[in-house]
Amino acid sequence: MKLINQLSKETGIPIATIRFYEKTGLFAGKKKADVKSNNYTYYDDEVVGKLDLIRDAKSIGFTLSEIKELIDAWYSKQISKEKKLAILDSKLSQIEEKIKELKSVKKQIAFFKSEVENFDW
Amino acid sequence: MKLINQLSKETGIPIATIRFYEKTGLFAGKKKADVKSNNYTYYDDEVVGKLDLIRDAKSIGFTLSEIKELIDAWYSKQISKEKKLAILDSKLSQIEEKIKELKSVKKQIAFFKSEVENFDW
DNA sequence: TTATACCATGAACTATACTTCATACTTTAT
DNA sequence: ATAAAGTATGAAGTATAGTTCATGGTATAA
Repeated sequence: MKLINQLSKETGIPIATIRFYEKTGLFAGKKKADVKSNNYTYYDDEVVGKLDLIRDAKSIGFTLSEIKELIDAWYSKQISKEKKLAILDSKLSQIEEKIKELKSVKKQIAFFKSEVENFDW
Repeated sequence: MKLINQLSKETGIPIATIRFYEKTGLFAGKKKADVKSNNYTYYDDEVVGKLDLIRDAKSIGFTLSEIKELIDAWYSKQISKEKKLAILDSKLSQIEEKIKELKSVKKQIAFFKSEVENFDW
């Protein structure tokens, strides 16, 4: 169980961003009931996993709201197996679609490139 | 040479968005000097091509500023061949990188899925 | 014990990418 | 001729995803 500073260092995500994500509902730290002198929040390794997932999913263009679905599909105990699988399948389709679009734009840029190389004098 | 309404219909991009893109400097329509009674802007087919490129590039997560570079690399007459090729190569690398990230997240989600399928009872 | 570092909270601020609104003028169809 | 549709411009508003700031309390090391 780590404090926010250590969590930030482990994940490379700024403290303010972690706080923002937590407020957004992507995960939750815990208050230690036995600690009376302060109000500090503690985070376990599951939160590290969630932050890693957030970083990866963001890098491929998922919104925080889409990432929240993904996190719920993987970590939530309130969601049925069927629902989880449906969410995961939908995310996989989104990724397939993105890969297709990327390949298509890649082709277009490669075409631009060959045109610039061959006909731009 | 078409007016903004027709351009919007041809590309499927809302008029307000086209205006926003034009203001952002992604392309420019032309005023007809011989038309004295109004101030209407006219757009040619090159603008249609640019709007198509904007739509495609946006869909794969390029920012408008990145898309502007791309448009310049393809359409600008002010930019040297070498510079254009460098920009296009850099965009191709970005796309390769995105494809890799997508495949990596895809694997991760497939793992989640198999775990949910097999161990979630 | 006191300076430095760390934590919490709320509010304001920023950037990107639009969208909506208000106003006013122009064109077109009836 | 006049109502409906189209165009231009500027300003304000919205959504997402943060970042920065102010304030105040807590922990720790010299």
